[in-house]
Amino acid sequence: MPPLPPPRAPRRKRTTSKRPPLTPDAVVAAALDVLSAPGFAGLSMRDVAEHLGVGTAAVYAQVTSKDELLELVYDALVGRIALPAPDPARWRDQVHQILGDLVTVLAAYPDATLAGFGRIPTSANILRGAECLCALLRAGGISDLAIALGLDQLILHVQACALEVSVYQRTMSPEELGRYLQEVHDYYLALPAVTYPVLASIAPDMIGHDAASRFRFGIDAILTGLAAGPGH
Amino acid sequence: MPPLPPPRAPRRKRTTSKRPPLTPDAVVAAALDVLSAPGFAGLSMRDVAEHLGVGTAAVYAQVTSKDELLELVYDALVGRIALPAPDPARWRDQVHQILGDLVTVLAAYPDATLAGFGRIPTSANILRGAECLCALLRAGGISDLAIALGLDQLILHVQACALEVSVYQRTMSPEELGRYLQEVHDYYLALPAVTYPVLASIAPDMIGHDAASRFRFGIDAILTGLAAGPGH
DNA sequence: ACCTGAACACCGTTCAAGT
DNA sequence: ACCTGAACACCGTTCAAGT
Repeated sequence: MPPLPPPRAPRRKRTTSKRPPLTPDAVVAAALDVLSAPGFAGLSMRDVAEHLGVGTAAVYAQVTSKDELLELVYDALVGRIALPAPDPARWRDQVHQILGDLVTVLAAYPDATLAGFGRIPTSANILRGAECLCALLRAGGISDLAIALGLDQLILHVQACALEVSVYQRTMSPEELGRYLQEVHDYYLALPAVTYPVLASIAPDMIGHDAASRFRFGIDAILTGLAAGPGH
Repeated sequence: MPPLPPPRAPRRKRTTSKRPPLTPDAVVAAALDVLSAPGFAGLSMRDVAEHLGVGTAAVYAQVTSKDELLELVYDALVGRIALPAPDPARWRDQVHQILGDLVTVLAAYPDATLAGFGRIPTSANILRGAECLCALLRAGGISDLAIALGLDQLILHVQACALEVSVYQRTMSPEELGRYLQEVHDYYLALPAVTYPVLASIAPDMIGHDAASRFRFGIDAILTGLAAGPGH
């Protein structure tokens, strides 16, 4: 027979009381936690469930598949990046800022980045981001047709760069990366000029540009091309 | 007691004679076969082994990991694309040709495409392809520095487009894709102009451009940007 | 209604043991 | 030397059954 609680003593809620029901947002938050864990290698639905203290099947009551979860994660990630008010005088820098932030965020979550391919965004955060980017391009004098065609290409490019950076970050330390790049550079320098004349001759120009500055250069090239308009 | 073979009768080689030893090339060929099978969804080392009629562990005697195998597959795929002799009068079309072929090939093998991120190529076919591409860019009057910085960006862009196309190809039929794009277009057209003024206003410009023409536009933009040189 | 346990049909990779 | 069998430690997803 359990003792009755003393009169007027505050009755603690049973900590084993029914947990609040799961929600898709809670699942997304758990996925972000799991993906941010140091040394992670790919999201697993089981890990998400464990993080929530719940059976795996319970997760499937909130999201229909891992792929859908990763799409939601992608949207949440875009929600983290700051969207500036377009300033025609600084539009180009603003584009670099916003896309640079996007690369940084996506590079930390390659699984989510992968889920972004082949899906045209309709979720709130991504739409807001796209609107901002379009406004910046228009502020830069780029034609509506070039924006309509180029928006997609710009995002694809960002995603590709994010995947590239993510591989570097996951598979090697900054020192290892430096050594690797040095090795590759030496290899290109030593290429036989008979079979690879151009490749060998541009090798000296390859050194000294990190991923960030090559990315900046790539985005700049696309922006210049968009400004030139469709039909070269 | 088995009967002796009749005198002078040709002795058939036992069909169960020792198979020729496995080679990395044989493994790559098997991987390409498996990946080309209709309705495939991701390469598995077990499938490769089965295709070779061999235990799974035997594959690991030829390639150290699935990732290495996919890198070899990538190189083999690049070996399939035709490399034109650079003609300064047609360099731009030649670049479109070669990169268009690359997208087509890679889109059919997304697993291999993924293995291309974060790895600077040193294999024969890819080096040959890179040399050709560099020669074309130089024939187009693009500076060595812009080539050194832009080559990487161009390839990343191609890989991103290939991934995009691969998702469309794998998850829907051409008719389904058409319907999907129509739906998305309608969705963008109906976007509230208060929150998404630019996005809503460019929606009409979004229709009527398939992945191939958007890709061509993107590559064109990059080429124009590279020709403008580094430092916008 | 919401969740658990357990299963189904897979993975990449390794390793002792065979021939 | 080259390969097999079998295991280890995982996956995404489903579904009957519990509360």
